Amino acid sequence: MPTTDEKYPGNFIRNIIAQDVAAGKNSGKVITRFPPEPNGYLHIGHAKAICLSFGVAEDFGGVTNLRFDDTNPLKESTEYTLAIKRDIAWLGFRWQEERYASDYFEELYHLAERLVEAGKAYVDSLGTEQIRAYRGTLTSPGTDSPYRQRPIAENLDLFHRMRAGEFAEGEHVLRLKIDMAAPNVNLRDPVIYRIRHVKHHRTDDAWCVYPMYDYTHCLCDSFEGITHSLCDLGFEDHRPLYDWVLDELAMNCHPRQIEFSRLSLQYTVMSKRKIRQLVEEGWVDGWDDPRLPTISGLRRRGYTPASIRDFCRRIGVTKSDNRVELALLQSCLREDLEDKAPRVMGVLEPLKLVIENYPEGAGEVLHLANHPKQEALGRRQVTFTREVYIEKSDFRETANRKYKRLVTGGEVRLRHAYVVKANQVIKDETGRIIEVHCTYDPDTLGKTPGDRKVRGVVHWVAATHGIPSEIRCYEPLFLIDFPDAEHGDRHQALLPHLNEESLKVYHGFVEPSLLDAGPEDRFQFERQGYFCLDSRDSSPEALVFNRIVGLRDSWAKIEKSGAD
RNA sequence: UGGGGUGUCGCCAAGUUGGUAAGGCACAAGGUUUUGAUCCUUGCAUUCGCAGGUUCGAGUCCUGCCACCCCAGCCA
Repeated sequence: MPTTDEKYPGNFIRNIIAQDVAAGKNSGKVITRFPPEPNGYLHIGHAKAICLSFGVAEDFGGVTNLRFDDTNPLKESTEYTLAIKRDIAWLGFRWQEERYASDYFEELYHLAERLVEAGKAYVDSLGTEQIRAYRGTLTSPGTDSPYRQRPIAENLDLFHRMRAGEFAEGEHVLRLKIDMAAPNVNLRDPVIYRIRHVKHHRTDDAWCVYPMYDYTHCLCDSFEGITHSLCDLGFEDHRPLYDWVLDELAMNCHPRQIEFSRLSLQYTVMSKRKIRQLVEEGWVDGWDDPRLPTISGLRRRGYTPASIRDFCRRIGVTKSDNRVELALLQSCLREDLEDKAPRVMGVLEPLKLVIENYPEGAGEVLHLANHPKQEALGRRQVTFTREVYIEKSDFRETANRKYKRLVTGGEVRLRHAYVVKANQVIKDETGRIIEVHCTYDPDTLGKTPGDRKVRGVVHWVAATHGIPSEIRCYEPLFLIDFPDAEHGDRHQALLPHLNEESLKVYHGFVEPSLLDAGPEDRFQFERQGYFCLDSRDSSPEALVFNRIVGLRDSWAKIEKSGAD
């Protein structure tokens, strides 16, 4: 039974399936499938589809098949199947069967022969251009191909010879014989087989005719006993074709196709073509660039599978166009990590603080809680010394009262340690601040001074103990809200909107406990955000961190409003 | 001039057979706080694309408009 959770919207597909189950359709079974084409990496839009198809099957005690839609050998490769499987598994889903459309090529071919024999399909020998011309337009009907009335025996012979490799690419195609005047252009005798003298990543050179999507997909669904075939709105006008093929072939299993709207997420692009362009033209670091909305990019960035699943549930499933704000995704990550991520301290832009009245060479080992509320996360040791780094932005020579951090002559709490007072600013000849000299109040470790109020708390890292680290912070790849919606030149439309500052690299310091960090570990750098080790570039000798997302920052809002 | 869809708060989204607008995100204002984080409290659609109609009563029914999205690959 589907779980009802107040926090998440139900959705119409789940309702339809619940009704089907209640009505005893398919003996009450639910079998779905996720059918990626192995021609690129999965992105968060696919995650939405994955969560839906796998999730709904699971809710009704059913299963989901993973089926690669590999009918176009020109674009597909094994590299992509591997990446896709890895991403789905990482998201936390397990498929029942791993199938390929190419597994069914023989069966598909025989069924096509039956269609020819039944006079429902014919070999057309028109060229690409002519087929297009004969198709008519959106508002005017098409014209029958001169080959449409070819005798069945001739069609069969030609189709056999197509398979036998007797023809060049483009010489003939097999088309369904439906209705060239159909208002739905998909029904104007769609091509279902074309000749391609290329090797397929699985069937190698066994075939030189390859079936097309509209013919293949519905039959594969049927072969596998799929009960509900969920896909995006783009296939809505293909449903009549989906049903036509299954009906004409009198298939026992006739899955129900249900369409829902694709996800579009703020500040990013959600099409394989565009993501591929960014990758291939080198605008990003690869399919797993942390700025990309690909699953592997999000993974490398540090997003958790749970946060992505949560996001997919929160956005719901409808047929309406949607434009989801990035803030929602970020909120899901913060919510997931708030209770789980150990707190540590790291400084992105170091400013040295010299505590003049603290003994030179001395060091105090502090045993700090890894989490303010989760005792189970344990403790760690951090050493406090005479010289520490704080964040450049946490010091100002002068500031108004709204600024709660360190100001010349003022006091601030060094997180988990002492209260210090800034006495003197040391600058270089260009006027740049080199270091700040302070004095500390020895009586403030673990206690608040009784005679005055210290309003600010800043994080720090001991200068002699800090581990130099590269810290990468990311901003959206695009400057505009929804680049996908931009029109114009198909190729160049995106580029003017690229954010050239989407990656900012800092060379800072982190506390030594981070030396033990593993690739899947995520931390909260206090007052900064959530971070993880970069799985590609980090090494024990040279740590590299990715900022997954910053903490909610109300100070930034105040500052931005110019109120400081 | 065709066909298929969608229109409920800034964003996402509930809204079974008409009965008097859930929730999340964002935002705002307070409180707690050795993270300007978290947490807690409060506020945030007299209105459901628009206009008519039916009805005691309509986001939910009818009619007519309007806006936006998708479709003319031998891609999926």
